[in-house]
Amino acid sequence: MFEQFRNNFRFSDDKWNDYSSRFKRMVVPAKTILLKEGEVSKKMFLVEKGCVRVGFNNNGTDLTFQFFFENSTVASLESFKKQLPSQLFIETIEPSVLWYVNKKDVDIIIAEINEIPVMREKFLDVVFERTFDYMKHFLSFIKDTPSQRYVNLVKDNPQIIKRVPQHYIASYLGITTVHLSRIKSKLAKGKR
Amino acid sequence: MFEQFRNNFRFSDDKWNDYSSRFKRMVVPAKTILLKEGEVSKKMFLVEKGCVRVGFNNNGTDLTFQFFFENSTVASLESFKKQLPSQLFIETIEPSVLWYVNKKDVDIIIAEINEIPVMREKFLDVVFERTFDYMKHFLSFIKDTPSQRYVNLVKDNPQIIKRVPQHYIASYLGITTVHLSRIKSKLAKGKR
DNA sequence: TGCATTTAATAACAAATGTTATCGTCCACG
DNA sequence: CGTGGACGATAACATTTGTTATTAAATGCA
Repeated sequence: MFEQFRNNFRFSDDKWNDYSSRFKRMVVPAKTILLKEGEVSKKMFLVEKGCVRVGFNNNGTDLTFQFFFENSTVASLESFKKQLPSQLFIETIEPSVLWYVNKKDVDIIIAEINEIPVMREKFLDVVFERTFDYMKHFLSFIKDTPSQRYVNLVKDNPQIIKRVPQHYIASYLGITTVHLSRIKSKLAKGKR
Repeated sequence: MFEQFRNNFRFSDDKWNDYSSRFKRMVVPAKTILLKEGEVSKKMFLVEKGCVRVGFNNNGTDLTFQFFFENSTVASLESFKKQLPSQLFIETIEPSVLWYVNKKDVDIIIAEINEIPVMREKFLDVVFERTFDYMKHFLSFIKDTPSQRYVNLVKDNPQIIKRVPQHYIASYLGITTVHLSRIKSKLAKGKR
């Protein structure tokens, strides 16, 4: 499971054993709530198998912010870092196998990583990379039409199209399910 | 000018003199291009006085991504960090007084800062804070209507409303100038 | 297997937003 | 100062997107 981390960071065996022992495995069905809106995030998750959705409730309507699949880490970032109530909820979409670490363990690991310049650099890169992702995702909202965003999604993130129910995708694209359905049928016509 | 940085990071006098000497002051008129689209970003800017706009060209139309005012640092972040061609351009909107630092000097300063745990922590906080800002800004696009976004902008960022030409604000909100104008007049009616 | 529930497509209509064009105002700059 | 260009408001019309309702298909589960 953690191979990529291990390879990426090249820990000593001791450190590796210490760190990996802090992760706990959990097997959960679909629609399991991992974090409620308003709750303070105490855990970070790692997806071994399955699919996780991050979203929020906007006076009654359920909106999706992000999806996560195998080998990604999930948390309500701001809540986790600052220990404030989360604006977002986290739930599984598919039956999933997850690993979680507690906030205090993450803090310990990060503190140690940060003492080693090369690893600190890698960690910073990860943080920046996520920032860049948000920027790009945001940019697509001011420059692309919903239809273009959908086409991009099909191209860049086919996982989402294949595995996520369409009504979640719709709010992720900032549109209604009806409109997404229209977009799809219009695209299908174009291809014929 | 750098008071907030100095207070924030509490450098020794020596360090302070070293760091601040790496910043160069420049006085420029409005509509000065600080970074062209496609160019690799070599400088980070600090706004002493004036207003800076970050945007990009979307097949012919000029779109705005962000605005920066006094006491903020501006760069095409991804280009600056990775030394890749920038997707974004940077230009002044008002006649401005800016300070700039070269990439290599920033790298030196950051490397030194990172050796000191407390400062490293502060630096990370800054990076995360910007990430959170992008997240929030993005969220407003999936949960709010253009009209609500405008109202929020008036409330949270009156600077932008007061100092930035309206057609820049429109693309920043993801709408056309005509639509923004309509929103304003509708809001004005509501108040009467 | 069968049934309840979830999910997706579609139609008809309403509202929001974009497009193009025109006009008046303002103000930066020669 | 005077004036050309930038800026903003508005109208008329086109297009996109949302809303509500209905139906069919797919799916999970007892």
